[in-house]
Amino acid sequence: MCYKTALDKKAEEITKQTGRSFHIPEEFASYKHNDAFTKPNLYIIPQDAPAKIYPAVWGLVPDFINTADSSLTPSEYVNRYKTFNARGEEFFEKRSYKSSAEGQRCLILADGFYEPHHYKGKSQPFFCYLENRALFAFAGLYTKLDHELYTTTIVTVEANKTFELVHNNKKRMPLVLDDSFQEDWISDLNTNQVKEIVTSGFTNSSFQYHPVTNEIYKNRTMQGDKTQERVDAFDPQFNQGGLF
DNA sequence: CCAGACGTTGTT
DNA sequence: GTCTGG
DNA sequence: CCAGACGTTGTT
DNA sequence: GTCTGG
Repeated sequence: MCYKTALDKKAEEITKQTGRSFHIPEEFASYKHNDAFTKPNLYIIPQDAPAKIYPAVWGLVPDFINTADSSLTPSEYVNRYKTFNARGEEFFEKRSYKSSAEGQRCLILADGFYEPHHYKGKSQPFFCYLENRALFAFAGLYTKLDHELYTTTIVTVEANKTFELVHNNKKRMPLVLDDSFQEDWISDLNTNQVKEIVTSGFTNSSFQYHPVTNEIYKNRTMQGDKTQERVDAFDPQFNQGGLF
């Protein structure tokens, strides 16, 4: 993935911790399980309006698609190209991401995400979160279409030691920014400075994780506590004495 | 040069 | 709009 | 980018 | 080897 995320916090708490209020307070609803294929909103702090938190459709639509002569509508574009994640190593070379990487970066607020763990030909989702379910920020890119309609994508990088155990197939992970890099990410930077954060900006806080129900694979809009509750792991390495 | 693409990783 | 593929 | 071309003119 | 065509 990262194609599933969580932001299970009250608006007041998010405002208190980020120092930002919601641009459309009545629109925000917290969620425990948010699947990219349902094209939900994520909540972002964009570089061009960093004083507030805005809803942004998950699935980045480049500016050049939002024009009269484009052969694709924004919706068709996302369905076809699945721009839910942008590879940090390559986004400056990708037509869909280049201009966003250069000047339309954002923080994407979350307090959890899901990664698939493969064992004996099966996949089981693992819920990943910080100690005390702390709020964090993914590095993101965005575009702004008409009328403050934002679209966004989560930056991914090669998995670290922790996440290559969890996401043992593709060995990727979302770029969770260390607190010390959050404001930098949404400030004016040159290409090398952006690449430096992609390379070394991953959080120093340690992630926790545990297996959760496979029902979230069948039901993409599933909500409720069950989406995050620990279940038995298919892979016995994750069942020994509740180490995880 | 021009036509066509423009993306990443899921999950059965 | 800009890059890639043929 | 790669595959394929890569040339000129008479003459019965 | 280098240019052209697609």
